[in-house]
Amino acid sequence: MTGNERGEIVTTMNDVARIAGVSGSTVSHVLNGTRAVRETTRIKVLAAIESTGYRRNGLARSLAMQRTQTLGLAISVLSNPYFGSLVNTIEKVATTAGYNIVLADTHDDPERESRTIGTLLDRQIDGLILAPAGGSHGRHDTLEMVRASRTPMVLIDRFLDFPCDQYAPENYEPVKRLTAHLLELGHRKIAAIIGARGLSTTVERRDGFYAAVAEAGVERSQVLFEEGHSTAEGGHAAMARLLQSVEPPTAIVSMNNAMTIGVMKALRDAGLRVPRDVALVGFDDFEWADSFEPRLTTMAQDVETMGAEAVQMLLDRIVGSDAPFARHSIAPFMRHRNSCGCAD
Amino acid sequence: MTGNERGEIVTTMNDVARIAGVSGSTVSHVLNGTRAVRETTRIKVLAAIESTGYRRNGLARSLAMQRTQTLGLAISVLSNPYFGSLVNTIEKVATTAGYNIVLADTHDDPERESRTIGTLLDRQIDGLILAPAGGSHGRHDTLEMVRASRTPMVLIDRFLDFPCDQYAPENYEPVKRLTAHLLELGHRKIAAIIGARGLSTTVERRDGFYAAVAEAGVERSQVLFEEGHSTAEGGHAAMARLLQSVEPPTAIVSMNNAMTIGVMKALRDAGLRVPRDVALVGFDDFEWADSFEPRLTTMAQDVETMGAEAVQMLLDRIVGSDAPFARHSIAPFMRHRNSCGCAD
DNA sequence: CTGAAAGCGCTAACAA
DNA sequence: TTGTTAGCGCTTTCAG
Repeated sequence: MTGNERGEIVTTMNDVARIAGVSGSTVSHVLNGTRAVRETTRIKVLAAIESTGYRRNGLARSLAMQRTQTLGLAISVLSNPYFGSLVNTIEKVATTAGYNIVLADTHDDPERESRTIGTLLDRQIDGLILAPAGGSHGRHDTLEMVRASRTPMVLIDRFLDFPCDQYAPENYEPVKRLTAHLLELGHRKIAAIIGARGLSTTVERRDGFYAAVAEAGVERSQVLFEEGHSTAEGGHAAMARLLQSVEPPTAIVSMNNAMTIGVMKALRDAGLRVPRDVALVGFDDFEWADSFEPRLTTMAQDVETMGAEAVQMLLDRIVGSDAPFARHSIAPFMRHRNSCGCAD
Repeated sequence: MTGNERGEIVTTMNDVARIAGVSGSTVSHVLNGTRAVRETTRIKVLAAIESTGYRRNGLARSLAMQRTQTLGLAISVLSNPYFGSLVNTIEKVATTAGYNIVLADTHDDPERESRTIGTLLDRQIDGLILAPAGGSHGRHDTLEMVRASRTPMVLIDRFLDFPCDQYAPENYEPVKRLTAHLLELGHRKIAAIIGARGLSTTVERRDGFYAAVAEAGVERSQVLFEEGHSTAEGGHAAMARLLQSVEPPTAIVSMNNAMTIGVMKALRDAGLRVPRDVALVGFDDFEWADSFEPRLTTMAQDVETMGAEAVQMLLDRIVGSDAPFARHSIAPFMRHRNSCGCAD
């Protein structure tokens, strides 16, 4: 609904058409460049549009075209430490390809995930990027729902046992390497702070930790672990519990970004210094990690690559790619600094 | 398009109606609860929906209802350090009220802002939350466009001279207070690292800085300032330039989050320690600021409040509030730690 | 308590 | 080169 300078109310393409003295279909074709139009009438149409300030109704367009040029992005905002850069790259690639992003927060809860993705599907998104919620225990109702709607989908951040494209970081090897580093430095009383249950990520990182410990021949009884639920508060509590042990650990592996913050806070609350009193390494990097003390030794994920490639894969599916589904692992890289106890 | 177990293709409400042996309008009313329906026919309809896995087409619904239940959120992802928590609270409030969020990145560029908001309007969003791009030099084409579309809008993060609702942090007083603190500690050779040009934020923070300096009776010649363009790289470069001065500053006020990171990095690159060699205070807080050294003394913005109230205001406008436009200042609070040079 | 039918504003096949 | 017209799938008035 737009008024022009003569006070008329111009709402639709047909209004523009009438003013330009042509048919609605001609206006449509001018706007979309979908068929040849005589230059003089093109001018007339453009003039009418210009003078009325007409904007086309994308809803009607989408309904008619069966295409919305919209991608759904469903992710747990809170539990994803990389939320910002992830959204940033995804938005960038999507925009370049002419797509908009509708955001939805799964809150890492299967029930909310299902509801929220339901509304995305109702909105007729052309494709979906999903960081699946944990805790669904093998039932994939949400994913089945997406499949039933025939909406192209790619999973990010966590692998799931479901036939679709998936992009997630490698976890096992990197954590094993991180842990081995602590072991090589002589630590034996070592602890892992693991993430939320039900995430493939959590399992793989925990397994990497135990693999390193086993290879080093450390007795299982020396090894501790606590659940940090993938949040800063959880990490804080987990570390606090570890400090209650009769023989607290001398080295910690924190399995994600948020928990690492919590762990540091708990350590500081207890008056302990890193790495002097306790060594600490963590999965996920921080932009500021090089500038503040302790400078954390981490495994940095390449979220940018993950996000960009996931969108690209999705766009390919949308235009009809029928390549077999693939799981892509993105390899993190180690940022060796001083929180592990190594000199600068 | 959904297939049921008998292999039929069920697409529309009318398909469901046919299967249930009722009219399309009845199905609609069952789905929306918009008129009384005999219980037995309600059951029939629900059964038909259930058995076919029918989902309604929200696009068609929106077109018919002239309402999309969608809010646009346009913001510069990169230049907003609080992007994550802002999106998080906005999404939360919006979802609770039954709205979805479509995201757009302005890249802090008037031209891109205009394009991107154009597509949001075309999509018939019910309302818009916008962090206006800087550098538009008094021309408000984008805002005029939004107004012409009669789409309710609220501005966040930065005030603009335009008649609409606005929420932004207080800048002048808080920066003045931050600067005064440094002055009280005896610093005279003091420098400000200011943000991107064209932002009201930048101007107000700079003015707060100068006001404090003036009140303390410090000669203007003692005072330095550099532009950090609101980014980490910019802050890094600005600090590096400052260190080239014949007489480098002994205290720094960094005007945002990202620049503070850059400043710290530059200081570290130069082998300088905070606060031993240089005192540093910054606008914007960090979640981890309490756990790493130096622990930054900052002015923490209350983005949560800003986001939540902005959405609420927008929702009010959508349902027709005609209260006069208002500008709301959100007061930051000081986090006094040790980077300013004060003991713990 | 229910159905028929007229839109919502656009696209695209078909005809001219 | 252009116009007519039949949808896209839903909501909602108006009749019954």
